[in-house]
Amino acid sequence: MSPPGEVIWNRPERAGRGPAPSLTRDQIAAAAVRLADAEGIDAVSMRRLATALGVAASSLYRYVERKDDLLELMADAVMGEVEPAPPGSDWRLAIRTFATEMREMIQRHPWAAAVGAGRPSLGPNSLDRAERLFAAIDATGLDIDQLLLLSDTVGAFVRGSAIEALGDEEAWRRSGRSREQWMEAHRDYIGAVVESGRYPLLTRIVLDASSPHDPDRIRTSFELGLERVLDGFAAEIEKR
Amino acid sequence: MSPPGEVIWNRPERAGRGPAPSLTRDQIAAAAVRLADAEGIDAVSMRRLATALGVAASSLYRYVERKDDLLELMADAVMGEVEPAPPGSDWRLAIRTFATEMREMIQRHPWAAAVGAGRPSLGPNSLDRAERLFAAIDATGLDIDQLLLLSDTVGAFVRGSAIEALGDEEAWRRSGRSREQWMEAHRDYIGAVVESGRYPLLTRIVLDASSPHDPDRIRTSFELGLERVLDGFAAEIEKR
DNA sequence: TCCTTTATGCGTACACCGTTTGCAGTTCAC
DNA sequence: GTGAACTGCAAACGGTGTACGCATAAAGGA
Repeated sequence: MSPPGEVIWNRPERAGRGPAPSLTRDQIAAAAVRLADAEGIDAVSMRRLATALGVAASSLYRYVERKDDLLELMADAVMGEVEPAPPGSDWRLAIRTFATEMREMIQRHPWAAAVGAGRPSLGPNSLDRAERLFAAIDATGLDIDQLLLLSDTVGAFVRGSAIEALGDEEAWRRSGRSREQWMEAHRDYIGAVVESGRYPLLTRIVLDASSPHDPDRIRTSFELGLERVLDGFAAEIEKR
Repeated sequence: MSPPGEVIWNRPERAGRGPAPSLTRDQIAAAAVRLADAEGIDAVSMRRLATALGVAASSLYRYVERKDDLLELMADAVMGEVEPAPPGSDWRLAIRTFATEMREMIQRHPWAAAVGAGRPSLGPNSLDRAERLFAAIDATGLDIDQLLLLSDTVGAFVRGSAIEALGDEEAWRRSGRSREQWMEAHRDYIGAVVESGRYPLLTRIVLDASSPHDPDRIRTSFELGLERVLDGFAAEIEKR
């Protein structure tokens, strides 16, 4: 194995010398993704993953230096699912495609939002998607600073939206209580907040929004918000 | 104590009957915040927090139903640090104040970004700040749907930026290795990525940006991006 | 060909984690 | 004054990430 303290992507999968490893990185990542999808990210422990793969827990450490490396593998694996826009697309279409693909990916793998947080994305799939996004923006003729600003801003919006979209769904999972109990407790509390009269606008929002947690409402809010963000850059771009 | 399965904010701090509790919620939250600031969120275990407070670990469960409730207390406590804009401020100023205050708060308490993720913010401080933000937007005359869209979009941008800003800083903390080792390993890897020639734009960014992780660069990127987001809504707002 | 080198896989152990339970002791309402 | 309600705590349970040492297997150089 390569010297310790290495970035995992810099480490050869197969060492030259000893017996052949019985697993591949892809197998490990895929099994971990399946486990996280089915039972939540907390279910992904080294022991449970090892069991799912039919090996001992300590064996996983031949493939991964720490659990954090495993999470990095997972994050990059699902990044491979986001379909790039056809090359040569209009900048708005390219960014829109990236953003919505990203959103849909996180919807399929809700844990990915939290796992990707506070971790530089350096895996091959992440780098590839980033490069494609840069290319689409570069085609507008923006200089490198503006390019970075646009991609950072869109990235922040997408990440932030994804995390807010997790919202209650993940909260009750963590709470360990039944969904029914959780919802009832929160309904009661929101009711008390509304009746306190101290939050008039919040009250209007709660009462107006027929179903504030309707996934469709969240999606359209994402799409509309994204268009506004793009609007904010359009002036700068279209004047060149 | 109130029936189990309750939202923590709906639970009275002091029960009527027995001996007086020796701690307050504020004391607990403050100690937890101090611990997280000093040693990272992972250092906030029920045992360590209890020790810091001079009580037994199991005693904390008299104040908090589960650790998740403790995190909720922490998230709301630091939310109390974000200073609201003076009432009657221009909408742009109000939103800008909220966003930068939020950003600075998260800079002081980096763990807050992750803790707030995927958790509805229902504590008194969070509700108060949300209400104030709504009020500032409401003053523009936007209808309730647009109001919600704007606040959601700004919220997503702020959250997302905060999380991206954590970036490497938290990554090496988690890695368990020395900062020097971590930085060197990553420098090597980035070098390899650049030299691969497969990522020309990423390469230009790496080479151009004199110090891509300069906190000042991150701050101005945040501020500029925010202005663009506000630009995106300005047309709609100013035409009324 | 053999033998040294270098891997792999695994059993075991360590220190810690969140949480539950039962019990002794304190305080308030009646 | 007495019983109900509450507090604080020690101990325990099942889980976690990870380090270590050993037997075994494959490859490279002699």
